[in-house]
Amino acid sequence: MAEKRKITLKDIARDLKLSPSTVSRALNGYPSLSEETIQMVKEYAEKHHYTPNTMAVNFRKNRTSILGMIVPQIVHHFFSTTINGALETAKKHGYSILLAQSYDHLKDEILASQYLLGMGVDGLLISVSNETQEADHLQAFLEEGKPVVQFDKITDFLVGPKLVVDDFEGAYQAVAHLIKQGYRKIAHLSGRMEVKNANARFLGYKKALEDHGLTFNEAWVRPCFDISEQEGYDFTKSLMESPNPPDAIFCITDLVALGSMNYLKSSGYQIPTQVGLMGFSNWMLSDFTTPSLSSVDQFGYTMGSKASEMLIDLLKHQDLGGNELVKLPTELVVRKSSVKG
Amino acid sequence: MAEKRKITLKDIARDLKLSPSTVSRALNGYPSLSEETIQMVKEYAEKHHYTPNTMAVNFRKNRTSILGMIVPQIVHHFFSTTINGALETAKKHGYSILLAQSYDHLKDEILASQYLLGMGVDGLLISVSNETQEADHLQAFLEEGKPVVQFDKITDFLVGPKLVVDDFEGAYQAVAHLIKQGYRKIAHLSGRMEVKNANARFLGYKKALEDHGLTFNEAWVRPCFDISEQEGYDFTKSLMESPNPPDAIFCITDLVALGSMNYLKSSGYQIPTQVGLMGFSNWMLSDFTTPSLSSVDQFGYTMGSKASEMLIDLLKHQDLGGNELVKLPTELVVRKSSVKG
DNA sequence: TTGAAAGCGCTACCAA
DNA sequence: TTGGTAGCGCTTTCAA
Repeated sequence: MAEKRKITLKDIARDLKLSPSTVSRALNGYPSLSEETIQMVKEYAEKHHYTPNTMAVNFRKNRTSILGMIVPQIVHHFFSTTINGALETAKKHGYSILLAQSYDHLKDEILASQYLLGMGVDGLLISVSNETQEADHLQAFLEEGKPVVQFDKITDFLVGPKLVVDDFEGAYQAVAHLIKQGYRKIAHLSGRMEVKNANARFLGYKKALEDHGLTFNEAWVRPCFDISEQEGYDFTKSLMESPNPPDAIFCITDLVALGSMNYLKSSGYQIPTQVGLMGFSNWMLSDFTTPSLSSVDQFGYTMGSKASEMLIDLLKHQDLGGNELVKLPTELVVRKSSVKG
Repeated sequence: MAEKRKITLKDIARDLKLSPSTVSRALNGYPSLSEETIQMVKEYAEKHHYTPNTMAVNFRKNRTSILGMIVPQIVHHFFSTTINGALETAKKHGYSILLAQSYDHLKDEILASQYLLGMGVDGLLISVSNETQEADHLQAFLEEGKPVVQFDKITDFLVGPKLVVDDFEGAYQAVAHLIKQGYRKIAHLSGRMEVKNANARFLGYKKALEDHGLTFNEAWVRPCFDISEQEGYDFTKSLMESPNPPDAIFCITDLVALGSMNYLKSSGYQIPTQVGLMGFSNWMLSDFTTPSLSSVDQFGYTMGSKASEMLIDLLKHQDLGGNELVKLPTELVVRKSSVKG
């Protein structure tokens, strides 16, 4: 491994007959230096391809300019979109991002947190797992003076800024749209009620029914545990085979809606004429199903970007942040599965 | 920001009336230390929640235990899968991964490389952009003694280990399958011929035709530039409207196949009876289209995991690696779009 | 406007 | 088996 030794500040200082401090100041744009010296140093550095030793700078300044980011699953399209947004914004401010996954398990989330903390990240972006009902592992960041910004899936067990889409409003609009299309018996494949955004979507669903004079029917709400395609299939089957089947289904996510769609199609139901269908998340793939799936866009890129911006802002101000909750708007994306025609 | 000062090696040494070196050795499991001392130090460290200062260790050892990883697009399912694999394997060996994207542009790839190099990564995992026809920016890593492992999309402009799926064989099998299903006029929406894996898929397509006694028809090959859905749509339209339309289409990726499928369906062609369709990549979504899309699985997780393993291995042996090319097998995934029935 | 020098926390070399 | 200590490259305080 040839590894030619890189030039250091001291080398420059020696060659230019200056002190290391002067060279450092010249390179970092300090005032109170003669224009002449600055020019000379900069030219020399340029010419000899000087790059500061990041590890030394980090060590000295006691920061890494690295943000940690924990999501349930990278491969989920929504999360890869948030990662994309976070990455771009971080880069713009000179930060990079170290990723970790929780697989929606608290155990893995704790491991990931400890890992990132150990790696010396300056702060954390996290979308908590479905199981997260305590936050000691996140509190550890705060105790080291490292801010934590939560996004999308949040927990109140940790004090800190939180960023979500307006799940209530998004669900409300989705269900209101179904009602406007003439559906009257609207079921909801929900998530776990203790998960905040799942709960908000459920409440938005319920409120939309009430506001439009429809009665809420407990039997039409089926909570998914894993938020899986299989659950979408199974619960839809059970709903449609019940004595009083719904004429539309609002699903907690597009994945669940796909399972639902599969059951409906394979059992000969016409979508959207016999049964209306609506997802949430607006996966890329919702455009390609037959019929195409109406959904609610969560603007993952914006959310990731915004979260990263909030974290960097806290870092700049040496602040851990308060309990502020930022809600981003959603957008109803109407496709064929919910338009009776 | 409360930031209670963390305990250091020196603190332990002072309190235990030992020297810092002894404490360091005890904690890092050096031999030639009395069991007693080791116990005492470990207990004390445990009790006072000592964690080594990563930045200091990195600085001292002149390494970060961080791998850089550059992919064209995180949000592409295949790449998020490779990231997942790389991440898990890296973690297992005590490495983390810093991500960057090239958006398939050389310009961005160069920026990303410089960025990661500046961040002090120990090595690089990269799937190069479609535009990469030189590799000075990657050579820079080698010059600093940092190994570079290429995966999936590779370039010969850089010496170093390369990991690909057997694109030739995957394409060959896909086309052979179409032929076995009775299709005789098989078109290919290819990629840019200067991109290695696109070229290999094209050659596999061609060889399969020849081996089965079908004549290769130049007019049935349409190279996509962006590998986009739109191109799939447009080229399929142009193929089907040509004097001698194909009866099956093998697409360079699933995304292109989706565009193709959209055109075929909207123009009233029956898939698979009138026209057979085959993708490549096996996106999650291929299962959900109507008809479901046959494809070739690339085992992204395995590839990411393997690439990361190769890189870490080089790091362990202080080696930059040679020009070895590892080919991973693909798997034909037969769904409805290619089975006449 | 510039220099001298301490020191961040850790590791590893040389001694004992 | 343990200690002493130099030094990684940089920033920053204090002094000139």
